[in-house]
Amino acid sequence: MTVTIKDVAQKAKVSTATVSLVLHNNNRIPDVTRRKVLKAIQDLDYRPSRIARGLVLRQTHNIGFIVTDDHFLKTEPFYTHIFLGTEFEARGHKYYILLNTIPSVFNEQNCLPRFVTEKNVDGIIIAGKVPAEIITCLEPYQLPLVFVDYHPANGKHCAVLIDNIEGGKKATDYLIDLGHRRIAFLGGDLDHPSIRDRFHGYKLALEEKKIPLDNKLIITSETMTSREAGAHAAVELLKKSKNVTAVFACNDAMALGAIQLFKSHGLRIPQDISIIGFDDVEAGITSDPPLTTIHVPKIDIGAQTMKVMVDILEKRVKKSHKVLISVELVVRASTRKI
Amino acid sequence: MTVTIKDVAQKAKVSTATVSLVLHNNNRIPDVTRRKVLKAIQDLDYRPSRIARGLVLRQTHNIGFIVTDDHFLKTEPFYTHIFLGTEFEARGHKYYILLNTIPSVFNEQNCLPRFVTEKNVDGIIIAGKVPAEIITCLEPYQLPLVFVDYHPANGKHCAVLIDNIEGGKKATDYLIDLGHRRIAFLGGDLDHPSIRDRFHGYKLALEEKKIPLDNKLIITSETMTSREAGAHAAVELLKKSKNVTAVFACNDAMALGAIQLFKSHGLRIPQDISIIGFDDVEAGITSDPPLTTIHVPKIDIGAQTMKVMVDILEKRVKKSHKVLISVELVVRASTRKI
DNA sequence: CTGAAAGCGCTAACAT
DNA sequence: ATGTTAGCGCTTTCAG
Repeated sequence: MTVTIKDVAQKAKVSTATVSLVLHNNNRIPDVTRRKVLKAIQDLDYRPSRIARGLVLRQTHNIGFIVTDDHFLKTEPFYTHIFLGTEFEARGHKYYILLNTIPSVFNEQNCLPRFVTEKNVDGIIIAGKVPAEIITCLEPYQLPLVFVDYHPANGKHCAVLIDNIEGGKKATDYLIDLGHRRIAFLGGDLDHPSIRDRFHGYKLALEEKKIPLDNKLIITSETMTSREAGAHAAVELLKKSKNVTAVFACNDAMALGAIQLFKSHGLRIPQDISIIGFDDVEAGITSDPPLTTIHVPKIDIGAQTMKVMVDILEKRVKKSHKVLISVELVVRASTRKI
Repeated sequence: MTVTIKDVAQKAKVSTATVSLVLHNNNRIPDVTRRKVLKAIQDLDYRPSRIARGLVLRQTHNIGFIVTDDHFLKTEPFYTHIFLGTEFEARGHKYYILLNTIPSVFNEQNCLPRFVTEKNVDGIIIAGKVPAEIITCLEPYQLPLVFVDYHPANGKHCAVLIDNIEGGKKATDYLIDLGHRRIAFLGGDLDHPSIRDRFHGYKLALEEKKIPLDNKLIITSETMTSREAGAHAAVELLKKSKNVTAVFACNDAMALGAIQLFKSHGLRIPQDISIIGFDDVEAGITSDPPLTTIHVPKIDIGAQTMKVMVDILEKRVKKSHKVLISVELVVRASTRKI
């Protein structure tokens, strides 16, 4: 059978309490005893059981990670990378991550992941936009929450956020610097704070350069931000406006979809139309042409998020702490000077 | 505080044993009692604690997922998708997955993931090639193991495997059907069973069509199977052999790397050279040209793997059970008839 | 400085 | 049919 603290105690001829004490070397156990115990531990290759310890300490060393299923699947692997980032960071802090996707529309039935009802996590990371109701459902459990790439309107929660306004502005600035004036914005779901902020950055840049906003250049009727939505938005744009020279798509998926559609209409990228995305997703590297975009450090964001969580758990908290992640322009081949 | 089984018992005026019994409705508790208990449970919104239950039942309802860090990071998100597949399937079976990457070279120090030493998993899924030593380290823990996309030479473990031979053959057959005769193979790490099998499929196809094997067309000197390795293998190929018309790269990453390199040498794909990959990775959809490849159903593979694990855990085992996943040709634009 | 013992929340004999 | 009780492996007062 598996070796327990009792076995160690017996072998070292001390009580289990003593073993436990040296394990958490808070108390100054005399060196002789400590050495005896340590030796027994080593000889037996004893490892404390996380489960048993969890029961008495009421902590699991698990962190829940919640994301809606469509975010995790239908779009580019953006949240997957954030997840991986939390995972890597977690390892260094002796935590494990429990992933749980939830439906993107609220569902009374199985509103909450099992890991919360079963008290199997010490805290929860919420990635991307989630139904507001779930946050309400979560409330009574008193678990530390940290949001990433989204946070609910009342700003009272911890969150690590991308600087989407800066990103939107950088993208648009770059297009303007390239000489473009008729710059379209392809977006979807303006309820989403990220999209809204990217759009805001776009408007800021135009305003700063005194370029008037033109509604014909702004397509925000999509509800998704998928590749398909990008293609669809692109046809809308082509219908509404003839003389676009550049487009800023609110994310790479839409940019890629738009590129595909433009090409199928005989437009060359970037000769006929420049296009810039946002996120810096893998597919943008090998697309034709490779996509100019705003790089978002996804792994790093995940790591930061986990760090905030650990800070909370270990009471080094600044309550409702926020972290803003800044983003960089990555120039590839889908944009050109005119 | 959190509501426990005692609270329920008290409220229903029964003992905790009775509550536990109705919870696992094995015994036929009279309906009156059962209803009383159920009502108390509902009123109190009681949920059993996984931790406490785990302690007595000696099961965690966690499954460990081990993969080497370079598999998980440096290559295309192949194992990420397999991981996701296990995750989705796990949810349906009330399990959670604990992910743990390990170094790809054996490391005496922290040989084993914490989740095994701390007894925090009921079984382990091992994805991709791992150092043989880790399997030895794992042995004493007596945990059910299931391998996915790799398995150690002695065939005594459960495994779900891709039909790489079939895939390699399908890829090569297709190239041959297109009229190609001088077909190169770009590979790396022939120690890896998957690569070896794909190569085997390649040879099988040639043999069947009586096309002699030409060593000048076979590049297997790479140790990695990354995009960079693909580019590097491509220059080797160009050095060794002038009149190649098609290449079968052992995976998409290498194919994509090779394409990039060929293009930089002024070769057009597929006009000058046809290329086919293996895996069907996202980036292949938007690459230039979109990549013809062998589709591997990654999510599904993950799900199958988890199913095998559950079968083992619930004793519906066929010991050392194997599952072979078959693969399909996906024709896109990187190959042409000659 | 160390050991005895209570208890974390739950399950499963064993009694009644 | 239901309750009593002894653990599961660990931590932590509280005595000694």
